[in-house]
Order: sequence, then C-alpha cells, then structure tokens
Amino acid sequence: MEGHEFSIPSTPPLLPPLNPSSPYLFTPSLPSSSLQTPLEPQIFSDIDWATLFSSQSGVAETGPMMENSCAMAESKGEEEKWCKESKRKISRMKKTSRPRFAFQTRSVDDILDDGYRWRKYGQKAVKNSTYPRSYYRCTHHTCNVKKQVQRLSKDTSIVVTTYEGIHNHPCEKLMETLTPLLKQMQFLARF
DNA sequence: CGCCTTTGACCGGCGC
DNA sequence: GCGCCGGTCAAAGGCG
Repeated sequence: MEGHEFSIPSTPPLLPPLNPSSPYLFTPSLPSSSLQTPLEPQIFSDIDWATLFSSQSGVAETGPMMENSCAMAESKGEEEKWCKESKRKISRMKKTSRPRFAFQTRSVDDILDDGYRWRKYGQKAVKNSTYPRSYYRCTHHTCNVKKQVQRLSKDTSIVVTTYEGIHNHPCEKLMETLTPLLKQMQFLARF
C-alpha cells in the first residue's frame, strides 16, 4: 500500500492506525515542519462536516468548525443555505449518542487498511459532492462499528473517513501479529 | 461455498 | 401531504 498522509481538522482520532506497513501521518499531533509534505488542516465546503463532526463524546468540536465552514461558502446565499442545512443535520445527529470521529487522508486508495475487516453495505451520491459516499460495517458479529468514506470533490487526492462507534473486539490483524509473540513469551516465561 | 461488492428500492426525518 | 435527502436493506452476481 502507498503512504498516507492524515490531516485532522480539530482533534486526533481515538484509534491510531494499526498497520505498521502503512506509514500514516497525523498532522495535528506533529509540527508541520516535521512532515515531508505538510498538509494543513483545511475546511471544505463540499464535505458534510455537520454529519462528520456531530459528536457528543467530545471527540470533535462542531462550533468553530461550522463557523469556519460557513465562511468558506462561495456566495452569501449559498452560505446561508449551507449553514441552515448543516444546523439541521447537527440537531438530527445529536439524537444519536454514538462516538464519531473523522479525519482526512491524502491517498489514492479510498479504503484504508486500519486492521479491521469491513463489509460495504451501501453507496450514495451526496449533495455538494462529486464523489459518492460509501458505507461500511465492521464484519465482527458482535461489533456494530460503521464507517463512511468520501473523496473530496475540491481536492480529489483527499479522502475523508468517518468512524462511528467503538470496536468491542481486538483488531484481527494486530492479533495475528501479536499471537505468535505472546505464545513465545508464555513459553519463555516457564523457565 | 463463503464472503464480498454493487445497486436499486425502501424508509424515516425534516422543511415547506 | 409532498418532495428531498441521507442512511440502510437485500437480491444478485463476482471472486478466490
């Protein structure tokens, strides 16, 4: 897989990338000078930030984000219309209490290898975006975590991934890596 | 055969 | 009540 560059507009995600073969970079946690190609946090009016950042868990802040996003609208009319729609979505999403976080990825691949297994259950064309939004569910039978993946129409190299919920099981790929090590440690511990 | 993606249909919330 | 929109379902088909 190719290298990915992450940019999180407000706060870092709860779960770090788990696949060591994928050198993900999180810009907010690193000084921009330390990156080879810094990706400044940006607000895109064509992404549905209201949906992406409507979290009650405090993972993401909606207030300043929404103000900035509204300011990015091209015309006054568009701005009012867009803000109105976003506020409606926020009020709708506040009814759900599942933790959510979103982050941007600069990548040619829409799907990130985050170590978990996902099944795609839908794809929809969304308003204000050229690219469709894809819906995925964690394949673990007891896990109800979902994620949405959408490419920005303004910057086609950037993919926005939104996670909803918290996995209630270990990461399969991480366990695959750790299990032999743990067995070896248990074996050695007997001496 | 099991697991996955694709895709049109369907549903519920919301504004007018 | 109607239409729009985002999210989900489920049948069909592909692939290893």
